[in-house]
Amino acid sequence: MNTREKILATALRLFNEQGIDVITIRHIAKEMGISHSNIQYYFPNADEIIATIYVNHIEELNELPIFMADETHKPAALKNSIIAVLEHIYQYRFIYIHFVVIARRMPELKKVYAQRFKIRRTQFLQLFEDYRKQGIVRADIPAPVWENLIRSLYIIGDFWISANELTTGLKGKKAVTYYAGLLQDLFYPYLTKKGQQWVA
Amino acid sequence: MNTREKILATALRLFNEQGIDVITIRHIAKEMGISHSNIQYYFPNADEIIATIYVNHIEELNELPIFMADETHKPAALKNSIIAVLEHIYQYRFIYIHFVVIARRMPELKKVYAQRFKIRRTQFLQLFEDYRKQGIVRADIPAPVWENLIRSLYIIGDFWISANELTTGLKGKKAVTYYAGLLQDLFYPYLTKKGQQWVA
DNA sequence: TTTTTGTTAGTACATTTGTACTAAAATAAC
DNA sequence: GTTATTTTAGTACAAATGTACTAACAAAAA
Repeated sequence: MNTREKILATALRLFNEQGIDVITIRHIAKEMGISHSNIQYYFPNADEIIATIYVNHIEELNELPIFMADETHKPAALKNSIIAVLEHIYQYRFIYIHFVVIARRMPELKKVYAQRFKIRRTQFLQLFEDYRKQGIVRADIPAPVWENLIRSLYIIGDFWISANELTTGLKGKKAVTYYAGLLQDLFYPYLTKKGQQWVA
Repeated sequence: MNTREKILATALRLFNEQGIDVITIRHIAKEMGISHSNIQYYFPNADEIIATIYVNHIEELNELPIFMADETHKPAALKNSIIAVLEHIYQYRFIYIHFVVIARRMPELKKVYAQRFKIRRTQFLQLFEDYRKQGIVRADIPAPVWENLIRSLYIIGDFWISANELTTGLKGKKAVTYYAGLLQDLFYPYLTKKGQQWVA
């Protein structure tokens, strides 16, 4: 691991542990045992580090296999798919805690976020459509309710990290499992009887 | 309005507009046209201002009439009840954007939050129970799903402000109306046919 | 080897911020 | 009217931070 990668790794750890509001380039340098000028050589300021980590994270998320609702997939695959995403989010949890502040300081990152949302929205709608055809979810749900469900899923997906710190305070795998269950239960009332057996 | 109240009002406005990470006591003083020492006379530091505003907000929320599901209530009353809460949240939106950072800096505020959650959780469960007795919501929903629904409602209730800034970017009343609709739609798949007619 | 390029450290400086302290001004109490 | 008390302003200072600049050192190229 070269210096640049070490900086990113150390910054990620410190941001996750203490937050971007208290960690400066000098803190990262001290933690690494190098000079702050050395970090400055790779990143002009802390925001550049944050932006780099953010883009890395989004790229990792986009590289995850897309879950499709074809017949070969078992419900366990859906849950594992959710867990995989939440695990990545947990690794980069500082982003989600400081989401708005980061987006305010670097508006260009909002585009990356919006782009991902747009793609994922279509994928979700497709997934629901496939489930409906298979009789797994109800056919009597109006389209706007599906739309709003996606929005709700996204809000919880983006802010379960913050909610966890404010209330339950679960760590690591336990947090991921708990909130994966929360997301899964959001689907429950949409399931048909067949769908309930399918996920059981 | 005395000086203390003016400080709180100005601080609230600046925090909402620009965030607690950029607004200092000196900014507030300059905006008010008074000396920063004068603010210091009432509040030793900015965190004390934030804590005061936070407690005021929670007290206002707790003073709102509790929505009960007795027969006299129309569904419009439920929606108005949601809107009233979201309007208060919007007025104090900086709190929700910096929720985790505030809670980290002032852990004692977490207790105020946790206390409110506990009370509200019981009220929600009671509400669902009443609705079930009236045949408005389904009787075949397992208890843990109701529990998780409350958690989800809370996450959305606490972070719709942040989600809005990241994506939709709605302002004022429009934001409140949109996210009130989002919350309401979360209930949709739980409704019986009777319940659907009731809210229609 | 010499030269060039890339990497790291050290220093310096202006700015901001929290905080303390003193004094002036305004208001209330006597 | 004089004395306290409260309120406001001004100043000062240490600590932290972003940023710029220079020099030393290491590695690669010539």
